[in-house]
Amino acid sequence: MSQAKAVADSHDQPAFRYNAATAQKIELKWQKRWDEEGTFWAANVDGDLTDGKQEHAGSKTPYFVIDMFPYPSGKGLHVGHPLGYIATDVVSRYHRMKGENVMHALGFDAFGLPAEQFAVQTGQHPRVTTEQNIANMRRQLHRMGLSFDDRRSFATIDPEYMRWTQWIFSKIYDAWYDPEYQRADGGVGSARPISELITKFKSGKMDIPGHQEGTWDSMSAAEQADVLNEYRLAYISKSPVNWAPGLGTVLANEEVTAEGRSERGNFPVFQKELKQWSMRITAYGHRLIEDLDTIDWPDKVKMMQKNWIGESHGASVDFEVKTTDGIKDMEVYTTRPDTLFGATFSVVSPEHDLLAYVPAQWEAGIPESWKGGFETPRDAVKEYRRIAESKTAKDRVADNGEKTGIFTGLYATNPITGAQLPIFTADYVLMDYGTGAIMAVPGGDQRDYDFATKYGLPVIYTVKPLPDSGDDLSNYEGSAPFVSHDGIVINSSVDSTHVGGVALDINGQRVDDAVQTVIAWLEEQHIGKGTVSYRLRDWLFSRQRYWGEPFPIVYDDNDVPYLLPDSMLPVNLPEVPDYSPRTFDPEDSESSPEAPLSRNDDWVYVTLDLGDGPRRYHRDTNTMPNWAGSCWYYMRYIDPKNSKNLVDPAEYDYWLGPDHNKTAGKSGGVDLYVGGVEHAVLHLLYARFWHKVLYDLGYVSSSEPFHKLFNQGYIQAYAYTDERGQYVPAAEVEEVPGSGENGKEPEFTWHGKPAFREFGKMGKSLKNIVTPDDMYDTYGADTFRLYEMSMGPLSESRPWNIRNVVGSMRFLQRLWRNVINEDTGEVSVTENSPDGKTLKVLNRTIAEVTVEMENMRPNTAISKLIVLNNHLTTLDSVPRAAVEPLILMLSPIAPHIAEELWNRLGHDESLAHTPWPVADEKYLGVENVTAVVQVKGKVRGKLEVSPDIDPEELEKLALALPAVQDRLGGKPPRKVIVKAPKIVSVVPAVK
RNA sequence: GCGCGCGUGGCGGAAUGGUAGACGCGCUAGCUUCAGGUGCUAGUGAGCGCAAGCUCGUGGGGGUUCAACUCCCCCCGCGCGCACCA
Repeated sequence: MSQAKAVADSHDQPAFRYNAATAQKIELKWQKRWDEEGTFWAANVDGDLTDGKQEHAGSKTPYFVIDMFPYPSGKGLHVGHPLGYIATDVVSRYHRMKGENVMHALGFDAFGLPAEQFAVQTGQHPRVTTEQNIANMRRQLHRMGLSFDDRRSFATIDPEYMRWTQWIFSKIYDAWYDPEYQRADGGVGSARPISELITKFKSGKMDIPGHQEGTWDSMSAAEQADVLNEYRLAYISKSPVNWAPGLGTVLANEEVTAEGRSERGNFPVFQKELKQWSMRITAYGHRLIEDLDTIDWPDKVKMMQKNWIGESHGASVDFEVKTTDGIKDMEVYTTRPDTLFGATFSVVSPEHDLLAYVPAQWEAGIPESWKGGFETPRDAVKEYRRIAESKTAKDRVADNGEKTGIFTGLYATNPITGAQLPIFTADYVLMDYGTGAIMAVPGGDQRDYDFATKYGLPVIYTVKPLPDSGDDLSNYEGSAPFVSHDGIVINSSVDSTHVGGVALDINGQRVDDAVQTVIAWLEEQHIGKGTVSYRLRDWLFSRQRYWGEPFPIVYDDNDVPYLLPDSMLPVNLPEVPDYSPRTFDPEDSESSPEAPLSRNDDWVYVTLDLGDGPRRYHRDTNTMPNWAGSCWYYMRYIDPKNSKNLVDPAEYDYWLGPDHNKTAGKSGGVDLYVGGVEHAVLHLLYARFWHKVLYDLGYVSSSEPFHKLFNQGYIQAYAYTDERGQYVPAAEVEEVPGSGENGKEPEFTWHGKPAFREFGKMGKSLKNIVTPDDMYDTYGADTFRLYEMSMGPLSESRPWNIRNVVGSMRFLQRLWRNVINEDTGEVSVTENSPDGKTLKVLNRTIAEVTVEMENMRPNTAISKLIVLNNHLTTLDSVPRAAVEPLILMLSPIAPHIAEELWNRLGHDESLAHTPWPVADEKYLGVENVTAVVQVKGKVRGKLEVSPDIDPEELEKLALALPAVQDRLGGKPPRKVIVKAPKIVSVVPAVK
């Protein structure tokens, strides 16, 4: 029998010892009681979810703490999954004891690919398998004693939930972004109802793009729809999208890896021109960055969002290009307009429109390297485009640094110098960033420099290092560009013959000032303007899957889209003969998506009265991505059954509104949101975007969804292989005794044969899975919870080591023994007052543990509770007044044993709402402290002194110590630093 | 390449300028036990020493300070994110 097992085994032990069997009994008992009594119900201000047993919600401070929406996988949980759930449960229980009204609930994110695939494999409807998975997950989590308000649970697949997901879509669809709108919060720019835009078109306050002024009413429905589509926040895009034939669906940029493959399934992704739903998240790019300052998130996640959004400030500049078809404008985007004088050529992306005007013949004298061996520019460009098109987006980056390109035969006029710049096409310029065209400044940009070097293009430096930098332009000339912003502008004035000339290189002007100067000049000349660019692309929002939310959109026979009215929601999924996606050869870029929803004509074709009498329509057959449901679930916990509103506004204000408590501040939102860092730019960006739209449209009162975000680490695990490299069951591997000592690697055996340890994830194929159920059987839920919380800081990843669990079990056993006589089962505490030492330890522990709990450091809280418990163990009899606060402080972490002991100590009520202990100040100011005496920073003596000892007195005592005298060698000290009553630091005289 | 984070006993980790290694695992010895295990008591960074004690010690090197795991600079190693974004 393994040691670990023996601790928990009831065999041959005192009759009333705390062991796995006892734990099992009391855990099930308390879980039942909590359920029956609604112990963890959160009280709404009004309506059905006010909680009759508690004080009215309005009199309590709300505290909203949730985990990231779990996905009910068919595989069940292992011990790594619930780490975050246990952490939020500890926080929830702690806040309840502080007298707060705690919102803690869990729903299920149940649409999505794995559920659909699992259903296809098992031949069952995804709803059936998904609901089974949810039931299993609920069981596993319930057995852990998590303090959720179960009345508030739901799944994204519930028709009532889906109704509101579709409702939000319809509000986003029916809105546009007015960049000039003055918001009530003082900001500028807001989502507004599309009706306001139509009013502006009708009244002539805004021009109708591509149409005559004041002609709105005379335009056809299709024409109007096309115009509005360009403004709607949810719109039909007709641009290249990520198509993964192997998955049979299109994907958002965020779901495509840097290698140009699908995050799920790792299939190749191709750019394909398709009509798809998009969300205009780019309209919110600036606010999504700016408002990061108002929320309490890890810097790392903020940085990842900032990088993903990629806001850059620069200028667009118009270049004229002479073609056989007349003069064409080529707009370039640059972040360094100050280097306009250094532009010696131009590059357009292979997809750029300008390439339609490539001349038929090379001019005389074009270098061979520019031609790429082609007879005509048209052949060269055609072939270059063909190759570029065949590369996936990230193949282009693959050869990292080595730039290819071809001369187009075209020239652009530098608007500031009048110089003729040869235009190249090269795939290092991307069509979907900026304008797809750049002015190349080899003197100031590494990529342009590389390109210029390869094709023999001139290099002009327009910036030189600052005089006091110790750097000089000669260090760069002929070998590198000078890319720094810290520099003085040079070589940047035009001769007087050029119209509207401007000089940037005067008065030692520096780069940042020159940028402003040149932007002002460009705007004055109407040849450019200051602009902002984003790396962020609009969010591709449709998928060709069965298991997702249908769009509340129908089309008439002319394919004009119509939004279904709220009264027609939800649009439920139809039964289809086959709900599996149509997948293709993963490499088949010529294939096109086919939506499973299109397989049921009865569902697709409908006759509806949308206000102008019954007409025939066909439904949109796409479904929404998995992210849709998880974009807004947190607010539904507040009001899960509301059929009139997304969430009742008054309840929203109470739970999530700005300033709803001291934690959330002005941004409002969830007080604590715990989850893995993997959602940093997916879920968390999408949810913030939706939230801001709902905020702009007045449906929610807080500007951010999640005020504080905490990323928990991952639980990792050892896996073992045998000599052939096959995985062997980790549970059966033993460590060779003494092998891991003196710095040597430990050795392992599996059934007597050598085994080799590796470190990584927990997984079936690695044969190292430990499930929560294993833990309940062997130790009980409390030991499991305690162990996970004591392993180390919550934010760090660490290895699961089953061997160590026994320590947590022993702590609970000792606590139990301090209260219960193991042989008789009687309560054994004394009613006598604790002695002075015990009071000191107790009150110091209360003070310290409170701080640890506030800062989410359960690991150090636990170690301090153990110290207190170990102290109580040394006493002849354990005073009630000392052990009761200990039980209360342990209860958030190990709630079942705490409830049981609390109950046996004579309390009838659950301790869940019992006030958290408060330290008595008078025992914190201890009567004696240890003063440390240092000589040259090394501890040489200790003194027991009064805490309010006079510093001079302390100094005298310290200097009198023999160990100090010895080191002073009879000379007076050079310096003595006294920080009474803790430290005396003596500096001896120099020899 | 750029950005961020991390590096402490045999192991998980504690200490954010003031007694390095709290607490736990493991290990050693003793008690309990027919025995193993459990439980209990004590010890456990390394080196020297019978001991008192001394010396060394937080990836490496340098600096600031009376005092550095902690702050600053350089280097090494590991992890994460971004990566032709003009």
